Amino acid sequence: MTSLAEENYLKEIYKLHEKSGAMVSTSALAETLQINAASVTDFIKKMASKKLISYEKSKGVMLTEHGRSIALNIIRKHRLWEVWLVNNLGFKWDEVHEIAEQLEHVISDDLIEQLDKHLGYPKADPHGDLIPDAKGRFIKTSSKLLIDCNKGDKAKFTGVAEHSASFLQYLTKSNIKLGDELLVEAIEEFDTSFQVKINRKERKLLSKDVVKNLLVVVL
Amino acid sequence: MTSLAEENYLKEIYKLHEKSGAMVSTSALAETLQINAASVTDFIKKMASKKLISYEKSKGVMLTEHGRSIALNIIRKHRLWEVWLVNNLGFKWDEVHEIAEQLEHVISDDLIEQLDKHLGYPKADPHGDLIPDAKGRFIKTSSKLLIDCNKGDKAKFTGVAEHSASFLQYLTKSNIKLGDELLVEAIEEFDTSFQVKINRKERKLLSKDVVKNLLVVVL
DNA sequence: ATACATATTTAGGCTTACCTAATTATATTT
DNA sequence: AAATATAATTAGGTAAGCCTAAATATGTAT
Repeated sequence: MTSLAEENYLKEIYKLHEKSGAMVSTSALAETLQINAASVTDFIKKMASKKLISYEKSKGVMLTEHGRSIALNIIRKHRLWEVWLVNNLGFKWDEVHEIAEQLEHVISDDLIEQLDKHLGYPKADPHGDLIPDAKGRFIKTSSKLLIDCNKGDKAKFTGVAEHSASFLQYLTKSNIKLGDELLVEAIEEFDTSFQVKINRKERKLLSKDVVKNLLVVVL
Repeated sequence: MTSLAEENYLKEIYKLHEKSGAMVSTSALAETLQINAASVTDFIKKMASKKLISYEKSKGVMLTEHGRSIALNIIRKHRLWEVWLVNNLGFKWDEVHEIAEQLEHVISDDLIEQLDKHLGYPKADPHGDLIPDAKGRFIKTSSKLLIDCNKGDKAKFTGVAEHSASFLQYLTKSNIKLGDELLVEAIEEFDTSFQVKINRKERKLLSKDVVKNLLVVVL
């Protein structure tokens, strides 16, 4: 029904829209998909004619309800597989993305339901990204970036806003894990670096590039 | 490196060769792959030029060592995924084939090694088909068809020679499972039906179509 | 050996999903 | 407002993997 290419376009359109809140441009899509912009224009016209997206020439694309529901299903599968890879197969959180990129396209509703059950109906993947249910619904949370916290705030680390292996490996190396309690002891105005106390024990200095990519829930 | 289509051709060539012991014909391949014979001719020429198979015009194809090793790797993955689907996700042995057909093409040596470990290095899949190791080696066994056994033989049911869902469901319904002990009490010459005693308890009549598809190891 | 049937190959075409180069829109600077 | 830069589209083309119809082998029966 939906081709591999279409699934990937839908997923990336969804993610780009989440980030910007706006229509998704041809060039942005071309960049993340690593596909020539001319090819993208071509392809989105076909997707629009299939009502997977709405397309305004030279302005960009948005998902239709139908396209959005397919996108969320792919994202659901991707994140469930990531949970399995980390929790059951022993992979590290920086090792699972590419494998999940393949597994997410396996088609079987039964399989996904059984996998979800097998994993204990997880609400988030190993990076803290929320897992939509079979109908595309997310649980609500109130997370924000650590960089938007104030001195004195106590917060729980719940997710990352940057998924590169190098960032994930930096966190691992620094012994910062999902669920950790972060107390903002000081903020250096000059470079926006944060001094935080982790789990009431270790004190660490985190650069702006780090704190702008940590999602937390203020306690 | 190897495309999805190539992987499927290699796998089916391997399986057809296992059955017949001879070169694999264009039409046999076309039949199992559900692809037009003309397309098959076309494709096998390309595969031959890539040294995946050897091709004798109008006579058929055989796997090269390279092609064989890829085929065995796909079969290994297929069977490991089937074990996982049955043992860990709760699927029935007649439900896993199509899902495994998709999963077998996921590419990650790490994933397969971890999966193998996670499953406890199984030697056979849920249908009793042997799982080759990462180098394409099988353990040796001495199984034969129940139909080739004699009256009085006691044997262990170790695999099926027919994988259709209807045959598997027939066995399930008849409460005949891998590992069961089968004692051949009588063979009816007229229709080659077998009267067997299962696990020293239940007595059952099995038709020729059944006994010719049960693999056993004589005890 | 000839005729017939079946299997295989050749020739020409199609769709999907990409590409490059050239053109046209849109946005930004002067 | 004009000039320039950037983004998007159009036009034409390619490779993979399939198709149908026609031609040619191969195998079998008379």
